[in-house]
Amino acid sequence: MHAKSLDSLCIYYLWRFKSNEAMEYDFRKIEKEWREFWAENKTFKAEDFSDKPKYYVLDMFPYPSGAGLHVGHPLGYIASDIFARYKRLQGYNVLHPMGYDSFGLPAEQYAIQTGQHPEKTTKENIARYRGQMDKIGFSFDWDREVRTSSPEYYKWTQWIFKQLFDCWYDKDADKAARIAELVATFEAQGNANVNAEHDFEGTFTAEEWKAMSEKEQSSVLMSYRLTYLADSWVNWCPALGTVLANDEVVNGVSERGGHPVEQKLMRQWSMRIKAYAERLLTGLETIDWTDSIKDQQRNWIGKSQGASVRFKVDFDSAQSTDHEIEVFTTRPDTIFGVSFMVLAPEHPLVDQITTEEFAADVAEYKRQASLKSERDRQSDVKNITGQNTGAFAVHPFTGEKVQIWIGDYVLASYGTGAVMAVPCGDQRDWDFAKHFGIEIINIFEDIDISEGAYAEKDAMIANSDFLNGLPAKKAIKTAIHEIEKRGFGKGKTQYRLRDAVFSRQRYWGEPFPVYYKDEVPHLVPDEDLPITLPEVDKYLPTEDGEPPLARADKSAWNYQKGDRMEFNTMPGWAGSSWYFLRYMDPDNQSEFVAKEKVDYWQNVDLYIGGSEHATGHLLYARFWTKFLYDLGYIPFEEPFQKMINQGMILGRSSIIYRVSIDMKVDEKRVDSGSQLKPVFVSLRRKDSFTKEDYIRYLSKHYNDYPFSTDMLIGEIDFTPIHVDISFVENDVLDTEACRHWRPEFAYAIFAPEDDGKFLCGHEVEKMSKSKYNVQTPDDLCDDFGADTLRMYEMFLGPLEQSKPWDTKGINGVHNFLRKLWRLFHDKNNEVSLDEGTPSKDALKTLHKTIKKVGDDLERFSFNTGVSNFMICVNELTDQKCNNKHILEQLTILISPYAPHIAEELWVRLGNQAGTISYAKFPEFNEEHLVESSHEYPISFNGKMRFKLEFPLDMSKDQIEKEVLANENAQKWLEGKDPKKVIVVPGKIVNVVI
RNA sequence: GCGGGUGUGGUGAAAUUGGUAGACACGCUAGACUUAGGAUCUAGUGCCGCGAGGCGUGGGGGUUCGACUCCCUCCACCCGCACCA
Repeated sequence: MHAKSLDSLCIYYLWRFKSNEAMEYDFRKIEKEWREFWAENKTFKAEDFSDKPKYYVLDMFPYPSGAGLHVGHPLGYIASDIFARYKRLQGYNVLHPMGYDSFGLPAEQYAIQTGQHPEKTTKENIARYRGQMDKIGFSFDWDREVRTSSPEYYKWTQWIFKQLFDCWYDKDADKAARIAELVATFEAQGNANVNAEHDFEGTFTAEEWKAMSEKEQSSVLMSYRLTYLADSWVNWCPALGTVLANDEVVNGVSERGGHPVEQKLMRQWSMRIKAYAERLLTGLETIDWTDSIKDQQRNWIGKSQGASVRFKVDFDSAQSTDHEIEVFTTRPDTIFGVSFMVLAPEHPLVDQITTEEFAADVAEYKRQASLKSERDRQSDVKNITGQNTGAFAVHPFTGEKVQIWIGDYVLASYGTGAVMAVPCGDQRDWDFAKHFGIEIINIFEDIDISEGAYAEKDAMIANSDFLNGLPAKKAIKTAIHEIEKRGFGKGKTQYRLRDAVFSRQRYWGEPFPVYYKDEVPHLVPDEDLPITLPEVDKYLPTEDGEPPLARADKSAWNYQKGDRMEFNTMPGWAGSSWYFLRYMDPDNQSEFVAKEKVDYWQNVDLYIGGSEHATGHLLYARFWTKFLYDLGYIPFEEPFQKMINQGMILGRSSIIYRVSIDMKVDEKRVDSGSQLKPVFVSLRRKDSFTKEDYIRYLSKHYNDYPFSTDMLIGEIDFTPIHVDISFVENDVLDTEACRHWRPEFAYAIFAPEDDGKFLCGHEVEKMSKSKYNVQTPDDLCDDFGADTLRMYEMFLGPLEQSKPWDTKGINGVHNFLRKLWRLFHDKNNEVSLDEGTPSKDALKTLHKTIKKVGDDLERFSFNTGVSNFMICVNELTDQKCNNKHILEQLTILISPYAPHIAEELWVRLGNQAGTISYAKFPEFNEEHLVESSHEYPISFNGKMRFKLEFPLDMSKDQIEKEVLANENAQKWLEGKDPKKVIVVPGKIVNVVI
């Protein structure tokens, strides 16, 4: 419109005014008014206690980044909002909150670059997010908003940390218990009979315990606490200056930024999540998540069952004696197939058992292995390396001596860092044995292992003493039984899940409620929480490599006991592991959540978010939930009962094609083709575009220069170039806008289609700034309205599927809402309703829609819901229906999807403002759909040929007779007798010829 | 390699228990009303064929009166895991 003259503007508005177009469905006015109404009246405030049943709908809360929301973010929020509104209509007391996961790296990186406090940028970003979300008309109860970075919130994150510190895992009771209980046990009987998840080595008596100093006792207890300080191998990312959790490292580089990660031994806080491995696994069976996410978690936890077996190191061969190598195996049934042992190069026994003869080689191998990064070791799988130690182990059953090797295919960090090698049953062992010429013993009956190992569990065991003739499954049990009986091992379950590192060397995160006295950590008492973030001069590590918090003066902290505070901060997942609980009671000053409130609200009924948090947030939140359950603070063990993972919305980039060909021209004029005005060719002309065409276009724009095809060298090629999608509509490029966009297009020559339009190609890819394909919801809200955006995002396809964003269809949805509006209004945009009895047809349309839309909501099929509304409005328009009863019901039905227009129409129908959100969801009455006859599709050999209408109460025989008598049927029978006629009453007739 | 998912017109898709494949929408074609349009209405639009008709849900096979739907097998793409003993 900006390009139009003043004159034309006047005519434009005159026309709009005259035709009343401007007054029709004025979404800008309607949506603004209703949003204000909802905010003022707190329409969506959830009551903490109610006679109504509760329903908790939660979205994964966003990290408020500087880029704002793009159209992919609201997809899940819209779906959950529709569902929340639906549940309100069904009479539920709905908890539907929103907040911000506002601690995190990007704000801190920005702070480092600009010196601005991350709190400032975080607040600005939150304001932007809030503004964007408000535009879409979500029914959030904003009074419950939480921000993980606010001290009122992280006070309780710190408090939960303290509870974890104050607990240990009692394996007998299979739950967390207070440390005081453990101390009492130690005082009474030492640690010998304590069955705990721990990493304390050795035993002590009650007397020995009592004799320990406070520092010694503290150190022992650390090995039992559910969060503990320990020197552990961590993923250190030098570029980010911090450690990362396993789930934050992907293929050996950091998930954020892709920086290299190395292993480093550091004193860090860790979470003893291992204690919950089994419950995290079994709990999956009680929740309604996708198999994909459950499998990812199962995989991450990595349970394997088998036996741990101790092999004695042979007395004569080893340098020192009395050593045992403990291995874990899932196939104890193959123990007679062991022909060597392999230790990880880092295994602590390596140096002690290596013979003099091999010492130099072993040292060299270890050195080389240590140089390889985790990543190299992972990618270099095919290259078989290893080194004999010269030592031998004694086979516990046969007493035979087997060689002990080291090899980097054995991981120090899994199991015991040592394996018993069974080359006949394990391909890696087989490869290793072949490569180094070690004996391969076959212990399977009638199995050929000359070409490779046999890893299946369906063979009979042979050559194995007491296991002979047993199938694998039985043999495993028998072997474990025998191993335990003879006392050199026992059945064991091993988990791949590691304890989670909980310290980050960053500024913008929760401070620990911990201070140190003589390097012994102490907890800050509850009454002094929260420990707030101190001010620092820079957000960088100190010169000594201490975390940024070490820059803070003692006086800058709001707590000053001991020698110093903890300088690390908590990781991003700390705050997000329990935020769903705080929404229930966001302002509570004395508890993280009141017991009565969590007893009422219980866990999240429906959780919607991306699947990318499968092994991070979703696992940690389950862990903390189980822990809080163990302590009796909350009444459930799983935080998120049902989860839906929305698909990613991909961008649709627009691409134009630049002619690329070398050209020889007069040096005075231009040196090469690249300095000529670029020529862009419309999509459909691309394939037929010739050198002559190119020359023609050039000549037209350089009147005075004699171009000819002789100057062209080689063949014409096209370079695809991304253009900003804001200049493109329905793949047609606004070439003038494009010229003004960037200098390189200013003098471009565009070769359009025959109709003068310039068509772009397109590419479906992730939305990104550099591809000029980012769509923000803001523009669409302004242009079409929030209701259109909401319905369109749903209309795009199934929620779980990832799909390209394409605004082409948005007009269709917008027009649908206009059509809906017209049902209620006459030509002058006055409300016009028939208050009489609805027609049979209208009732049928309505109830068909009630049924379908209701079913669609129940199975989260939001896209078909929109289609059904369209069908309904199309039918009612055809029927010229403006019946008040029908339209009122339809308005309620559509209100979860398009709440603004529904509110407006609701009032126009004569109802009280704001009451539609708590109206009653229309009840389906089958009576209106009852038909007396059915139009039967008549098929021949399964192919539908024509239709015939018969009464529904007509008998099968009668229908068969009628069908065969029909002249149309005679044609298809071609005079033959049908072999069989299938009549399915109310469905179909199939004639078999 | 293992696990999960997807595959249907020019496009996004629908088909809920095996029963009319392509609803709904975009786009496109023709027309009406208009004539500076993000408007409305009518008709058409899976492919091949003038037509009768034939073909058609990634490919091949099977079960069935009847298969997008169930079974076997192969292929392509996406996601996750990957020396886990």
